[in-house]
Amino acid sequence: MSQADQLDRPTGGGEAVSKSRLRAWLQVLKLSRSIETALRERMRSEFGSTLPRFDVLAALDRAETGMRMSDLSRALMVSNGNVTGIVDRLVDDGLIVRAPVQGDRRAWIVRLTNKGRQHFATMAQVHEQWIDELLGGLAPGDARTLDRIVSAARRGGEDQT
Amino acid sequence: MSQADQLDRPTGGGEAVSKSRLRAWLQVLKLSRSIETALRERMRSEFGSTLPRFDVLAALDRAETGMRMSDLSRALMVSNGNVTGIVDRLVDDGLIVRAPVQGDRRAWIVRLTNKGRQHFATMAQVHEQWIDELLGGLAPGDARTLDRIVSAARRGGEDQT
DNA sequence: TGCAAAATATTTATGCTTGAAGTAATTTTC
DNA sequence: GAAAATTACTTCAAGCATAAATATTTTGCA
Repeated sequence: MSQADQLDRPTGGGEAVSKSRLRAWLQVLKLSRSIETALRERMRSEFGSTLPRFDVLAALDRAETGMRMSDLSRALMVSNGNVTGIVDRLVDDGLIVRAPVQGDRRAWIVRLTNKGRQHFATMAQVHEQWIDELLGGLAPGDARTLDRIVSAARRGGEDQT
Repeated sequence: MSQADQLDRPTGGGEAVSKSRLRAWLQVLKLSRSIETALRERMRSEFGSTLPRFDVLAALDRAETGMRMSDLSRALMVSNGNVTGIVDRLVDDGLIVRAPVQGDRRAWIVRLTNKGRQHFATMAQVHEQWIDELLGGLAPGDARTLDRIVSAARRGGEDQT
């Protein structure tokens, strides 16, 4: 993992702040990459599924009445075309359905089937255990601190969500 | 963004620790996704390049004598096949070269060309500014705290790097 | 009403990514 | 010194991801 490790070069001594931000970012990137890798492997071996599929199911599980494609795209922070492909496959597997929207023939509402809801419930439970295990090195107090700092950093950036 | 947002459901009151870890993880995931999205867009519009290409160049910039393909794969935490493709394209663009390894005809050493080194230097400088800007909401002290906590969490997990 | 502008969804092209399988070279084992 | 195991890299298929282009529908407004 890298994405610019010009960290070990001696600096003049002025812009220490940008260096410490860069350093923090690289750590965050490494952590999220290693956790995502571990989750992906487990999703595949335990459920024959993927993270993007799980993300779509998770979003729909919270939306009682379903979501539009564009809502999904926004919620998951991925492109429209991407959602189309993932939804296509989930529909093929009978985990979700597309339904037309009353009064707007461009849009589609996507929602879980019973099968999809059950499938997600099983995965979600195990998923939380995996996170707990993968972040075992994170003391309870540190977890809250991390949550607080990262939330603040996100609000400070330019693109909210 | 989601990946299991079963956070807002009332819990019995027992496993608060796993909930706080899950919450922290979801924040970390959202942050890294939004920053990567912003960086990707800027890499494309400013340099006509991509993050994976930048990552490879960054790793090679630090390795005076070049790196093997498998070293790159480990350093970037991506699969072997992935590295092959990215390196192929960078070679096509004249930014890096492949050279045989003395005494091991299976392996290849990859290193920057002069063109590649110059190109990376330009990008790295701007990249650091982007990070500084995207993490502008992160106070200097928080950046160090974040670095420390995330580093500890990574060492606690199962896959080191 | 009628038509331009905006919104929504899909399609297309390209590149990233993985996991598995394949090829070739090297090292280990006996 | 030959068979077996390991290591290094590539190739392949499938899925993920984006940006740009297209098609369609709805909305705004003159």
